[in-house]
Amino acid sequence: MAKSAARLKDIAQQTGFSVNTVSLALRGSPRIPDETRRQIVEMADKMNYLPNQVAKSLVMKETRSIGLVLTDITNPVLTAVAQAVELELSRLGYITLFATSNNQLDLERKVIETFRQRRADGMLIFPCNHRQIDHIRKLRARNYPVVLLVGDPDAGVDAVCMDERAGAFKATTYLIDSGHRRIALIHSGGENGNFEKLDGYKMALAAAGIPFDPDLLVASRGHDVRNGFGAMETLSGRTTGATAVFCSNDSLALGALRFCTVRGISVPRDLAIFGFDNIEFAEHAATALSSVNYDIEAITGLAIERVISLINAKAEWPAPRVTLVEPDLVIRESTAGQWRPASRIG
Amino acid sequence: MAKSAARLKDIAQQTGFSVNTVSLALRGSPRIPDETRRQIVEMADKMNYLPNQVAKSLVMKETRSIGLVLTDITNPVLTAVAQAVELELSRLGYITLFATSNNQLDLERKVIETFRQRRADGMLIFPCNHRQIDHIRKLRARNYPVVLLVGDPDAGVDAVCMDERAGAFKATTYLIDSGHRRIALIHSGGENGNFEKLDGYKMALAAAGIPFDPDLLVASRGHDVRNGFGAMETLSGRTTGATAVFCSNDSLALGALRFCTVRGISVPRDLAIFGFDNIEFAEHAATALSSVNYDIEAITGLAIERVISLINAKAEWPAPRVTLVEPDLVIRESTAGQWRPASRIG
DNA sequence: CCTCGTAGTATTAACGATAATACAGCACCG
DNA sequence: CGGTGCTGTATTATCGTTAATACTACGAGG
Repeated sequence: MAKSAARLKDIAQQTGFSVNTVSLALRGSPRIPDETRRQIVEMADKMNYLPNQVAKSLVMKETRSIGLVLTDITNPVLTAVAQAVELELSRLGYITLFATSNNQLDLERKVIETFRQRRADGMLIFPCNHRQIDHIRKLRARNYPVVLLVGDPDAGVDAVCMDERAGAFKATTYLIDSGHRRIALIHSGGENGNFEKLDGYKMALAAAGIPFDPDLLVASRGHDVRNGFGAMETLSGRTTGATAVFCSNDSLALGALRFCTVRGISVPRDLAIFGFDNIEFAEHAATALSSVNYDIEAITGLAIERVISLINAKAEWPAPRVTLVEPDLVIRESTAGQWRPASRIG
Repeated sequence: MAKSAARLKDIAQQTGFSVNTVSLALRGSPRIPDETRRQIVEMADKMNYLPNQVAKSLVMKETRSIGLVLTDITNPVLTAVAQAVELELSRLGYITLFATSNNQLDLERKVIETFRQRRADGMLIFPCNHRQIDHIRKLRARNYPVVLLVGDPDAGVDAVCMDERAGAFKATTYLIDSGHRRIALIHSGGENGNFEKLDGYKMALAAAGIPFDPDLLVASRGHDVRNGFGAMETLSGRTTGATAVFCSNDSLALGALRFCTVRGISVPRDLAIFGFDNIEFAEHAATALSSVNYDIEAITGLAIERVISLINAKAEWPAPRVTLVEPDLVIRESTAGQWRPASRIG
């Protein structure tokens, strides 16, 4: 903290008015006549006065800060979310407190506690596990404004999130409609109990009367480019006859694409690849990647709106509401054209 | 802010001790006997007490928060910096306040002011312009702990940053040593007065006795993949005989690489490409990219160390110190092999 | 037996702001 | 001419914590 910032008291002493008069003048109270205000404002400028937000927060019982808990900020989607949230909140006069849980439940608990200690007015949370959110439910029970950015409809906590099931369904259906019958799924969500994308994939197959083949399912160890490469390697080692691969995120898809480049598998001729999230690099990959678009602006916008409405809810505390945003597909080169039986991999 | 959090006063009332006794007990003062402490701690747990950091900050005159001003969090380097800073600061018991200046000087001023109002104990700043930092100098003059993450040695403000000149020198020299004589530079830093990389490039040429050719210099409009593609297009439209391209960041290099892919220019056979920053996607590009490594851990670690030492400096306020971290090269496929006169572009 | 130190606890004063209330002085009105 | 209301300002309380100081009881020492 700066050693010796000017306080209201200092301005009061210099101008000869009382602290309260100075405070009122600077806040534009109509009870202070223009001449008095002029003197005070002038002195405040001269002394480089900046109100102490800490003191203000204490008496006003609001910090105008909102905590954002991310699992991992290097994930391009979360980076973009962080950016969008910070931008919108600063527009609304809030500061954003960031913390990353690094996908560890105990760390998540700790950062939430830290935010609570700092009296963040509300929180936006990407829980590291959809199924273990008791500590978050407890927050809500104590009337703390919380909005999840990934959530179950039956979580009992407000949430605004992408309808991953619908996204996976749409993408898989698109591949089916393009003539594919043997569609692999490279999936990373398993460990945290995220089966929405798998569900959507299965539903699309079922809707088209295609039986689900476990051989076409590859569980990647993590969710970055390297894991995508490895998963694609695993897949190509099986005899599956896959003509398309749907990846549960774009980094995995880029890894799969790179594997194809290295092995001379032509995309989309030999293999179509569909990603998820539509990150910036998807568009600019060696072969531009088709992807399920994560509409970050829409989701963060709604989540912020919700958390602020909870903050402003005085007496009547509304029932939790889960908003699902249905994603659109972005079709690019990696899934171009109708697929006709020709070459296959594996 | 949560509607009804337990306060010291509430614990005091429940246990029958005074507020001060409760405070001392919870902070582990030796003056409180074990039995008293036990009762108080028990009650605190039962009431789910969490100290109010706002009140604490007010009286302790420190918020244990540090502001980080970034130009643009979607820049992968800055994302990684944000992550590293947040991680290290949280380890040290600080919270990180983020804000982005979006490369606008007035916004930068505004967010710095916001941090000052919130009494951040110190700030780490990526200034949007190396040359216009008067407002930051003024901060330091008021004994506010600030450390720049990009800086001039003569800025008069503490800074810890990558030696971009040395990095550019090293990369260009590497290309020269690989046999290249016609080395283009795709450069984005111009508008903000960042000429370090250009300088390093020119120094390397001069050291090798190669004359600088302005035709080989392409100023990109921005610094993302699209701009790299465009810049490469511009370059290939000139008759320059370039055999290598050094790009002032990896996104530009990825764009250049993509242009080559599209136009059938083989990398590195027809053209070597060297990037800058060594972002994650550089390694996983269609052709793995050689790059100047930005040692984020080292730089953020030193910067944090410095800002904290400034925070703890009581009376003696040390003279500003600029620390330059010399980067290493990461050589990958995109600059593989010695270059022999064969095909050229342009 | 009276002082003195000390252990345990309480009281009071900060921190820097806002909010509620109080109090002059003056104009207006019946 | 006394009350009433307004205008401009000051006083006081409050937010939840820490820090400095004050008190009380008790045991030890001269």
